[in-house]
This record gives sequence, C-alpha cells and structure tokens, in this order.
Amino acid sequence: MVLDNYDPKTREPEIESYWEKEHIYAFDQKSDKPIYSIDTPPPTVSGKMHVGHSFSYAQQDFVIRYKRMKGHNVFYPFGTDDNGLATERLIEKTKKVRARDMPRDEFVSLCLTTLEHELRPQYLADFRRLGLSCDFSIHYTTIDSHSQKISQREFINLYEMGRAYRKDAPAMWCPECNTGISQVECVDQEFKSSFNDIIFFSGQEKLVIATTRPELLPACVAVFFHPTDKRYSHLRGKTAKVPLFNHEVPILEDTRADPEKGTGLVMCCTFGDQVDMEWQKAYNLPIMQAFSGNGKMTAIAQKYEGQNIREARKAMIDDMKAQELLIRSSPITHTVNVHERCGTEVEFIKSKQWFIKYLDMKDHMLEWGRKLHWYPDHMRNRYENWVGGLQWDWLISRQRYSGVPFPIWYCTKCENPVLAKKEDLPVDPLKHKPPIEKCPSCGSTTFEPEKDVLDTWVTSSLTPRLAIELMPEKLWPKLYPMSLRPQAHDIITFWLFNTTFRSNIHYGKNPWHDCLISGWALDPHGKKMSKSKGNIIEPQVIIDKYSADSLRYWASLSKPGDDANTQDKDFVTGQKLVNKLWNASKFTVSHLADYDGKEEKLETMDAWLLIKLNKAIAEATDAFDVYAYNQARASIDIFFWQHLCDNYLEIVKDRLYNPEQRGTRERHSGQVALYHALLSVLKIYAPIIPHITEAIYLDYYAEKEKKKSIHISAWPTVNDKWNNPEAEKAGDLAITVLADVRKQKSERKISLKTEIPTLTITCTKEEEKLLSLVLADLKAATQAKEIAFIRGENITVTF
RNA sequence: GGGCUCAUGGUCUAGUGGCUAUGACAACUCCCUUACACGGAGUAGGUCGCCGGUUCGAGUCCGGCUGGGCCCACCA
Repeated sequence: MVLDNYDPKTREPEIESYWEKEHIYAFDQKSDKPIYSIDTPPPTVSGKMHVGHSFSYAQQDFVIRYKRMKGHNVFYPFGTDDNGLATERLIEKTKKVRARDMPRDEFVSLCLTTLEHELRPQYLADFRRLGLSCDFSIHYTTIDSHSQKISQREFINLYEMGRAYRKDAPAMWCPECNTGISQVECVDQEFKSSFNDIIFFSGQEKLVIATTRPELLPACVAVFFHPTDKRYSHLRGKTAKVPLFNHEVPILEDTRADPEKGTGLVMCCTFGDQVDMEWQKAYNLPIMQAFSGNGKMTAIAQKYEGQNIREARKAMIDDMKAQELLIRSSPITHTVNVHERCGTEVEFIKSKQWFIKYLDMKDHMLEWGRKLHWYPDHMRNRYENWVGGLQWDWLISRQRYSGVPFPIWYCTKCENPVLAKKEDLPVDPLKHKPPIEKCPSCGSTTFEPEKDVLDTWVTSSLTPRLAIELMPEKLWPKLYPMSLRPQAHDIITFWLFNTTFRSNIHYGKNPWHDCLISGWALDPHGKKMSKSKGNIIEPQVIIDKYSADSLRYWASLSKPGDDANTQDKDFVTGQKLVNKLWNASKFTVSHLADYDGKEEKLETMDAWLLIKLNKAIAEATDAFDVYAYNQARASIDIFFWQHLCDNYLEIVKDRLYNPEQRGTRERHSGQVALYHALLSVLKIYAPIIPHITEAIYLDYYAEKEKKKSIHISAWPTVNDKWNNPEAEKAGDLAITVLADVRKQKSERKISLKTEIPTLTITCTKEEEKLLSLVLADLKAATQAKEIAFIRGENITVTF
C-alpha cells in the first residue's frame, strides 16, 4: 500500500509481465458481452519497431483499451507480415547471402528459420514493450501454413469466379529485382537525364525527334504527330527510317502526341511508357522487346545485345554523335516511376502473369468506401481518388523466392492450368504433385509447377480472415465484419483498398465498420525520417530514456490522421505527467488509509470537484466514442492538473491534516471526493498511459473494486447526484479569490504560505452568500486569519 | 495539372460561428508551502498566412491567392 517511488524502467516491464501472466487482455470465447474486434495491422518484420509504429499502434491501443473498459469483449490479435520481397531483402542483409546464388529451397528455409528464431521474437518484444493490449496468443504470420491455406483457398475461389486470369501482357517490371510489380509499388523519383534530338529520315527529309530513351530505338514501331500540327501534315502516310537500326516505321497521327513537347514528333517504342502501349493496341503495331526481364538488351538491339539499359543508352548516343544523327543533347531533370524497394526505373515487359480482374468494379468500390466509417472522415477521399485513377487490373504474380506459392501446375503440352484441391491446401507445387494424372483437355501426363509466388498484398488483403479463422468457426459470424481497422494513411490505397475489395468479392460485405487512420511521425522539424537524412528517432531509445507511457502520451497529443513532429519536449511532458500522477496519488492514498467508502453530505468544495469531474468524464467519454483520444486526453489533463492538483488538493489539505480543528465529518467529505476523483482520473488516463495507472490502481484501488487490473475495470460514468449548480458557482468564486491572492503574493514577492491577518473581499451580496459556503476552506487555502466582506460590483481582493 | 490536407505568440499546439483565443516548451520575476523543485505562483509575448464574401457576430463557414505536406496524373 505504500507508494514509494516509481521507476518506469523496472516497473513497466514488471507490469507487462503481470498482464501476460494474468491474461488481462485475453479474448474470452465464452463471454456473451458485445464483441469489439480489431483487424490489427501486421507490421512487416524489419528488425526493429519504428517510431512511426509506436505512434500509430499506441493510438489504436487508446481506443481499444477504452472499448474494453466500456464492457466489450475485445478481440485484438497480433499478426506479423513476413512474406515477400521486404523479407527477402532483410534476410539477404542480415545473413549476408544472395537469394539468386543459392537453391530456392535453401533460401526459403533460411528465411523461415531466421524469422522464427531471431527476427520475429525480437520484433514482437518491441511491440509488447509499448504496452499494447493485444492478445498475443492469437497470432498469425502472413507466411505460416494457416495463412497460406487461406490465401490459396481464396485465390482458387477467385479463379472459379473468373476473376483470376493469366495473360501475356505488358506488365510493370523491375529489371533490378527481375520481377513484375504493381502500380502501388511505384514511386516518383527525380532523375538527371538528357533530352536528345535525333534524326529520322523520311526519304531525303530529316525529321528531328526528341527522346530521353534512345536505347529503345530498336523497339521503335512508329512515329506520331498531332493531327492539327501543320508542320508535319505532309508526312501523312509516309514512313521514317529509324537511326542506327535503319528499319522503316509508319508515320501516324494521334491526338496523344503533344505539339508543344520536343519537336512535336514522337517515337513509339514497345514499351517505353503507357501511351506507347495504348498506341500499340490502337494501331495494332508489332511488339518489340528491346531488353529482357533482367535489364539486358535483346537480339534486336544487334551490336548492343547483352548491354544493360544505361550502357546501351550511352553507346547509342555516342554512335549517333559519330554518325551526325544526333543534333543536340540537353541535360534535363525529369520524374520517372521507380520501384519503391530498390529505386530502379520501372519498365514494361511482356510476359505471362496472373491478374485479378477488378476494373469492372469501380462503382462498387466507391460504394463500399462510402459505407465505411472513416476517422477522420476526409481520409475517404484518398480511397476514392485511388479508385478513380485505377487503370490496371491487379497484377499478382511475383517472380520471387519466399512467398505464398500459386496452387497451380500447368500441362506441359497445352498449358492448361490445373488448380490444387481445396482440401489439400496449403500446397507448394514445386514439392507437391498435381491432384490429377491426366490433363483434362489434352490428355498429357506431364505437368509443370508455377514457380511464381503471390504478391504479398494478396495474402495481407485477407488479414481479417487470417485473424478470425484462428478461432472456432462458430465465432466467425460474431467477429466478422470486424469492428475496426486501424492503420496509417500511406497504405489506404493498397492494404485498406485491397482488403475492402477482397471482403466484398468473397463475402459480400465490408470487412469492418470503422477505420481509424493515423498519421506519420515526422522528425522534430516536420520532415520525413529516413536513414539517408540521418534523422531517425528510435522508440526503444525513448522508452529507455523516458518511459513507454511518455512515448504513448506523445502519441495522444495529435488528433487522428494528423502527422506529428517527434520532439523531446513532448516526451518530457509525458514524463512529468507520470511523475505528477504518482505524487498526487501518493498524497491521496496516504489520506485514504481510513476511508470507509460511506457517502454522506459533501462539503461545497468537494461537491465542486465532483461536478468538474462529471464534466471531464462526460467529455472524455464522448470524445473516445468517436475515437478522438486527443480530446479525451485534453479533458482529463485539465481536470487533473488544474482542478485537482493546482486547486483542490491545496484547498483540502488543511482539512485532511487537521481534523481536530476542521472536523472529522469535513475530513471524511474530502476523502469521498478524493477517492472518486483519483479513481476516475486513473481510469480515464488508463487507455493512454496504462503502466503508471495500473501501478497505482494495483496498490490501492484493485482490492476495493475487486479487479485484477484497471484495464478490465469499468469506465467511469457521470454521477447525476453530484450535480449541484450552487456548489459549482461557489467553488468557481473561491478559485477566483484564491488566484487573486496568489497573484498579489507573487507580485509582492512573498511566499504563498505568508499569513494574511485580514483578507478583504469586495463583492455582491449573492457572491458573499456563495463564498460563505466555502469560507473555512478559503481561509485555509489563502492563509487568511480573517475574511471580511465589503459590498461592491466587481469582485476584488485586498490584504 | 487534379484531389485532399495544413498555415494560430520564438517553437510546437487546442479551438465543434458567440464574452477578454487554449495549453506546453523556451524566456523573465518570485516562492525550498509536510504529494511532487521532475514542483508551485506569476509576468511578458498573438493584426489566428494574404485578399474578398456570408453573418448581428468569423481563428472557425464560402470564394480566391500565397506557401508547405500527402496522394494521383504527366513523364516522348
């Protein structure tokens, strides 16, 4: 019962162990309380928890802890994403190997064992140390067989619905990673390049064409100009000779050629960019492939064959210069699409890839997005904007090593795909045999496994299923749709969007009711953190230096969806709060040792405190109900610091210490107010700073309330019998007087303890009446021996 | 180029049409008062980015502008 001192460094981990041992956050499969289920974001196992994680996971934990205290049976699983390219790169780095230099089997098993024994446990420990109230026993990883089974099952379902198709198509391709990629994995990056004016011949006429991609010349299949461009209208129907390669290509008109750009003439190469692809389709032009998937020039590049893109570009520019085919080369900076994981320029390559058909669903997608409750609401715009801009079906093949395999084999003779049977899942076609002996269409008996793996988002767009299917099937309808998807705003376009799509396609409903979108943690100056800038702030260091509670407190300062600057001073603020809570509690609890829990008529100041408390409870509750944890926190901050600590405790002290002079009933009344005020303060703070509030609760209140943890105790409610407008007015007046006395003492540079022989208050008759209700407390707080009243309009104080 | 978002004392920030615009940090002045000096009481510091409009009333709503951020498009 003695609150000694509080060292978060040792106490926080102890408290976390206690939660674990007592299963405080365990989901109760048998309970009939309303369920609140969360589609927890599975973070990509990347070594260490990032400060951005601590920011957004803390924010989701605030509202989830609130829901738990409000009486929900909380289903809060924890998954990790350790599937796909990001994981491969991490393993390559930590184990100093290269996937392409070793057998696939060996690499995959290295990934799995390293994850299981080294990376994941360390990583999970970081999230635990943040004080998240997850039920960590409900755990999946996006690469485990449970997830593979579900992912493959739903892929087969898509295939059966006719939504998964395999097509020879220009696919976005990363020549460095040697894999197809999707629209969402691309980012813009500025590059220095050169704009080259090169000469095509149309008969004897010299045509100047500007290009940044001369290495695509061997794949040039046409030249275009705008139909209204008079400079070139005489070229209609003619052909042009491609420099260096000398093949003739048609000269065509199309409105997509911009007369303002370059010379107004543009070459079309399959495939330089998206317009090239549109032209190829529209004019049925041949498909030429200048380089292959690994970024090396192909045979059509003739003497440049085997060179990589950059080498070929330079060599061709040099050769054209030598042959006087290059008029001018001006350096430019332009933005190009690069693969976000490696920064390589994205190319288009023709290959056989699996796609999920969804462009036909745009209207439905918008409707689904509108049915979700977004917090904050404007985040919906990002979803709608994304849907509006979709132009590709979802490319889901990845030419990687570690990932969920496609459950498919192909007939070696007719390429007919053979899908695994659902009861055999999960399968790895590289290891397992197809479920049939003979190809149903051609009768061949030899099959070839699909070597590609599924895009990691194919699996992670099923996280609500991965989570609930860990539970017995009879609970699924109660858990799904889930209550909440918390996540950061940067992945609305893929994770949130894809999950919404999958859920509606497979189950005919949205995957959740609410989405809580968090912002980003930026550096102290509002800049994005990055290794290259050297401005990374590590949450582990903050927890060590301050505490997990102060890290969480910082996360509660900004409103949902807002980015926050990561500043030391905010951690200091949290640390001060922890300290203040501890000391205020120490004081309070020491005066509650003999408190009997009986309630009787309250002293006016005590009633005043409980009115303020009622208001704080109402505000915090309303705020938490709409996920406005920052407003809830602000309300309780004001109550705790101003009303309780700065004013009330100073006022009630004298009654608590001196019951002989002030009366035992008066002391007891103070105890009543203190008991409820502190308890509610702790409870309202509990979702934000769960460690310190638990420490205090366990020391004093746990026994009284017969609960093992504050986090499963009942959320405070407004108590109507405390409402007392007269007491509130009287208390507010007393605070005005007290503040004025303090101000004058401060101006006279005398201690607040200095006695005042007679305090004269000028006020109205009604004010005097109200103040007389709290006269004894006011005397004690101001150190006034006597208080005299003079009639007057504006309340003033002299001594 | 389009969409969204943000702009409030030196710094960061609250603010949901309505008295004198919130709080924190920093600064300054004081106070070692038996919960806390990791504390307390005060003081100073703001034409709420700019221009216009709606309104009895605008930091708040509307339009335009300027400047940041994010997403998308463009990329010959």
